[in-house]
Amino acid sequence: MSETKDFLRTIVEEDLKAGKYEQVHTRFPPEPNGFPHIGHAKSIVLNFGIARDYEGICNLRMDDTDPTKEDMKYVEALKDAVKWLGFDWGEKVYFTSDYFGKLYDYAVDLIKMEKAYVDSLNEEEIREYRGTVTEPGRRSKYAERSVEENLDLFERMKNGEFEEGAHVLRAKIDMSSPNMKMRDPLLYRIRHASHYRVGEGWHVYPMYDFAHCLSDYMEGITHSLCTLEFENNRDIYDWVIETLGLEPPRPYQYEFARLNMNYTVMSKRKLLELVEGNYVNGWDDPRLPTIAGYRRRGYTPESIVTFCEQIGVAKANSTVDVAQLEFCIRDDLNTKVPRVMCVMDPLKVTIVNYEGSELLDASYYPHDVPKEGSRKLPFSKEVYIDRADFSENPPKGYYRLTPDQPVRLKHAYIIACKEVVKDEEGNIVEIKAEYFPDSKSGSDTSGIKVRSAIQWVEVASAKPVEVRLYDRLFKCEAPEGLEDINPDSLKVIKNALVEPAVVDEKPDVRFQFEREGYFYADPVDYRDDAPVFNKIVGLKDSWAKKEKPKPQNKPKQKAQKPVQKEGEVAPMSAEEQGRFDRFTHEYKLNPEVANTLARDAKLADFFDEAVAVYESPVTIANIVANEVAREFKEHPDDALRFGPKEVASLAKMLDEETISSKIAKQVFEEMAKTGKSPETIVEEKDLKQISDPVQIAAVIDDVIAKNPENVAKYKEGNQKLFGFFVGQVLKATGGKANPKVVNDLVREKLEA
RNA sequence: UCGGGAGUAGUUUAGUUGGUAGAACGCCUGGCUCUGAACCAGGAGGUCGCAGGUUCGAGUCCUGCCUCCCGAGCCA
Repeated sequence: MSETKDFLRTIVEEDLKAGKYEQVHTRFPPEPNGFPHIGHAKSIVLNFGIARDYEGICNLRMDDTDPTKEDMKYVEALKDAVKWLGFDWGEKVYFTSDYFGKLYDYAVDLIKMEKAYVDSLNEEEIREYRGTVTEPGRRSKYAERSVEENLDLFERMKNGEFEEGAHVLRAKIDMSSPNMKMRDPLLYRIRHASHYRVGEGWHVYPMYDFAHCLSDYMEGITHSLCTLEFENNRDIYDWVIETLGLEPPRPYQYEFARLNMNYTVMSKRKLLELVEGNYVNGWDDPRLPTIAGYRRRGYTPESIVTFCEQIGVAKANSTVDVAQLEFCIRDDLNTKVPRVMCVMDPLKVTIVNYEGSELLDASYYPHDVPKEGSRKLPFSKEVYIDRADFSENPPKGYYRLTPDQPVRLKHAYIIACKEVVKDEEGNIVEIKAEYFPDSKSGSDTSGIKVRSAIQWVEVASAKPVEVRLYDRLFKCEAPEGLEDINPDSLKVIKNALVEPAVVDEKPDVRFQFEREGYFYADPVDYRDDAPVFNKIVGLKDSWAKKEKPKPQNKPKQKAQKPVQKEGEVAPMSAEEQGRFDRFTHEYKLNPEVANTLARDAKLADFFDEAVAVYESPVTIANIVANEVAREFKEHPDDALRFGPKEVASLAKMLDEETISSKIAKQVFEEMAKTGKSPETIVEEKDLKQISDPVQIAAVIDDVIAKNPENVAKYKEGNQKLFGFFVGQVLKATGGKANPKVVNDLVREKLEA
């Protein structure tokens, strides 16, 4: 269960609590027309996760209504992805194509209800007739066809009697709807194509908007979760279900933001471009954000699931930092995989004072990982260390081997550099070193303190391996296209050297190569005689950060107030202006409130009527412009359960200080809900204001006594806590205490 | 231009009758360490898109505005 509830889980929980459904039923409905990526993972984790959290069901459904795009290989890839992530779709995989028969029957029903018609306009005409976002469309003359004719035409469409494009079936909704999607949306189109599953039988195929809602309904889906771009389609979703008069319970659609991540691309088109242009090596290239790519790279399903849970679900478009994903995989692997040593860029070290050889005990796990396991590490006179771990002229703060600074060979001895051997060109080719016999790991009595312990391999026993170092596929955060590809996204090291246990013992398929990162035995290319390891992710490296400080984010010029353009406010009509003048002059209303009232005839009338009952224009105006306005807004179609008269008496109580403004809001809400008069509500709930200082003081004393830390903090200068105390006192009195009195007394007592 | 959505630390987000703006990642310090990792402790970082209004008190309520996303496929 995720730590904080997202808005969808909140909805599910409320629906369940309200008894709207017996059990939650979600679905993950991809179209099998491409390889799933981490964005799909978000949807999978969401849908299956909700089912799991609320003991419901989640279907896996292939939304395969376009015969020209879909393929069985994608179905398999999708199934693999879901399974790999650890979710179970139960008995069977669902296919929209299994519903073609039923869907057809529903379409016939719609025709019989005169809610659908066969349109014979061509594609261009349909577009033209649809209008634009600002102009209404107009209906095709074919919309007037009789039910019989429509039925006949539709059946013949199905039977393949017409050319593609000759006719379509459309819903008869509203060609002037402000929502373009509702301008008689297409329900069926003719396609003389072979469907990858159902074959040749059909010549008409349902559109998404018709098939999806009905598939959801037929499967008993309760919450149909999709991405934001379908917001406009929700109206059709509801229209189809309502028009068909389907028996409840019915599904409802909710939308959430799809996943975006920096330094990568997620769109099908761009991914395809990368694969087909051979910028990467296939759909499972470890640099790709595809499930297959992450899998091949060595990411664990657990880390992906955790990531999806961490980023949450909301409706704001956003781009997640890939660092969050990297954290998840490091965090997961840290407690799971054995540590071994690998030297990427070997530099020979000869330990001049060491003779013979020995096998050293070396644990696979560091002290803080509660796992057992170790191997024998061969050690002798000649070893390799990484070039980066020796420096002849070390920068400040360098911890590793230098001519003056000894270093420990991890699990072995401390060595000190005695001589640097170079070739004619001055390149370092070998280090001659001495070791300290009493510094052996585990029984060190040398007393020598070193800053660092570095990885190494013994020359005689080291095994060559290929290591593939993967970096971000794109060099910028928001890549647009191929031009943003990072030329160094893959670096292959053909002859890295690992300690023998890695390939002889094979304690795991994933390792941490100490001080380098996490690596995975490539599932495709790895062979015993030619091992290949993929870099999953590097270790955090604060030294590298210090060494190569990023190109300083330009001297942040404190984003000097982005002077916001003020938009134009619509001018008032003569009538509105007249009201405005009357309100400001006659009633002395504040111009802001007068403006709100004047521009809304309903509010203005309401206000006038209330003032006629009780002449306190300012108080009434405030209530009308704020509270009443909200009621109108929230219930645009319903009649209000209260009228100007009630508002007038509420204003009266406020003016006479019978109740506080805080309580007035409460009374108003109750009034709006039940229609009772304010007097009755105040009477029934005993909401009269408490202004007696003695009574209030007692409450304050109590609050102060109960919150000594906050009192101290306040006295130290945390002014913001003042509101806390006032709030506590008000809470204790059920909101009835006179806030002005409370404020004065709290200040007095706290300052005392 | 019309309709629908969305704006809270660098990033992703929580914020439930208006009452101390929290978390995770990232960043910075320090400690510990036979991984410059992990771990532990601490810190910086927020004009809650902007401007008004209501209120003793607004991220939360009201009004106006700004910015971004989606929408005129016989794709999904």
